[in-house]
Amino acid sequence: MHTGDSPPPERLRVLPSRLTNQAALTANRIVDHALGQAGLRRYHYALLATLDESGPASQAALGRRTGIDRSDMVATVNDLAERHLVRRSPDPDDRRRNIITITAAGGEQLVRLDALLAAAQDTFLAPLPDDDRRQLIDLLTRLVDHHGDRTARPSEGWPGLRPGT
Amino acid sequence: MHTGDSPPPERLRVLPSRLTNQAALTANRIVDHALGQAGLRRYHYALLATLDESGPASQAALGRRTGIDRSDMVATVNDLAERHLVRRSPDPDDRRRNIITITAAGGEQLVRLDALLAAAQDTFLAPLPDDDRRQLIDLLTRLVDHHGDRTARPSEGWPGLRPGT
DNA sequence: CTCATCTCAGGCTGACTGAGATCT
DNA sequence: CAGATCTCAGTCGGCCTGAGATGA
Repeated sequence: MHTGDSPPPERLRVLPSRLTNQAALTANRIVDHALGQAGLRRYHYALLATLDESGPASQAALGRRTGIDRSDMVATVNDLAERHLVRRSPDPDDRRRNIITITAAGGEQLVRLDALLAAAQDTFLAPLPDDDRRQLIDLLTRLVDHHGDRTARPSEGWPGLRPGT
Repeated sequence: MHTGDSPPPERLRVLPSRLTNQAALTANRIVDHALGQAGLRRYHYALLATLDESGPASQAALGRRTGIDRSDMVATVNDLAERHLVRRSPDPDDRRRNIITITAAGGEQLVRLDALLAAAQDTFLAPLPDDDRRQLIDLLTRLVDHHGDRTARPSEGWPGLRPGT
């Protein structure tokens, strides 16, 4: 397990996509561990936080806001409804829709999750002073915003170098 | 599809772990698409690049260098061996080991992969000028190095806030 | 009719674990 | 004996698709 030996080759070590991925792996491990202490996962937090901040909404709308797929949204709402952290009720104005509402218990749980998550962020960013943390957030935000639509298809006008180039 | 509406709530939007993860998703999508043009994936590239840079090695050593799990390493070597991009031969000095060697065809394929990958990095980092790219690489490197051991267990001295805190 | 919404039933990949056989 | 190496079998979560039922 001591992976201290044999560092990865330079080509991999400085590859931005790989660095980003490694950092994300670390971040996810830390966050999962933190949220796990409350028996929940990232999807659950994203949903609760979105409900708390933007108010009740349909599953489709929540999916758009959180980036959670419609299919996983069903399961996530199921999970949270079972634990009585959210309520699922039909929309009287549009009977296709479920209105998802955060419950009081959900709100309380969210306070705990926020604390767990804040500690996790701090663990993740431990080696960086505040200035650098801001820098990182800024850079990543610009990247994410630029590649905006997560469902963008890699079809039109995308680089990539054809086999015969 | 048009995910342009309903931005994610602020709490999620600026959460470093989530930003990192979103950026990694984007990066992986771009890289997968690029390597896919050669019919290979990230693990394959990591293995070939490591072999090219550090020379023949056992699967365990390669696993340590690339961060690929022992189990996935078996499959990755199988894939590449089938395509004759690497060779698997027993180590005469330690009969538990397989020595993995990159073939001439593997070396040629790697040249192509490097080109595909360079284009992918550029697509990923498109919104950032060179200075910012360096900044980003620096920051991520510090994060990744700090959390060094990918197999580090979240057991010892780890923050996380107990249920009763 | 078209379109949106919710749901179910899956697929696929990457990360990971357990366990057994073999060897040092 | 302990410990490393390779392999197989299988879990799990995240991301994604297709298709059906209902309703706007």
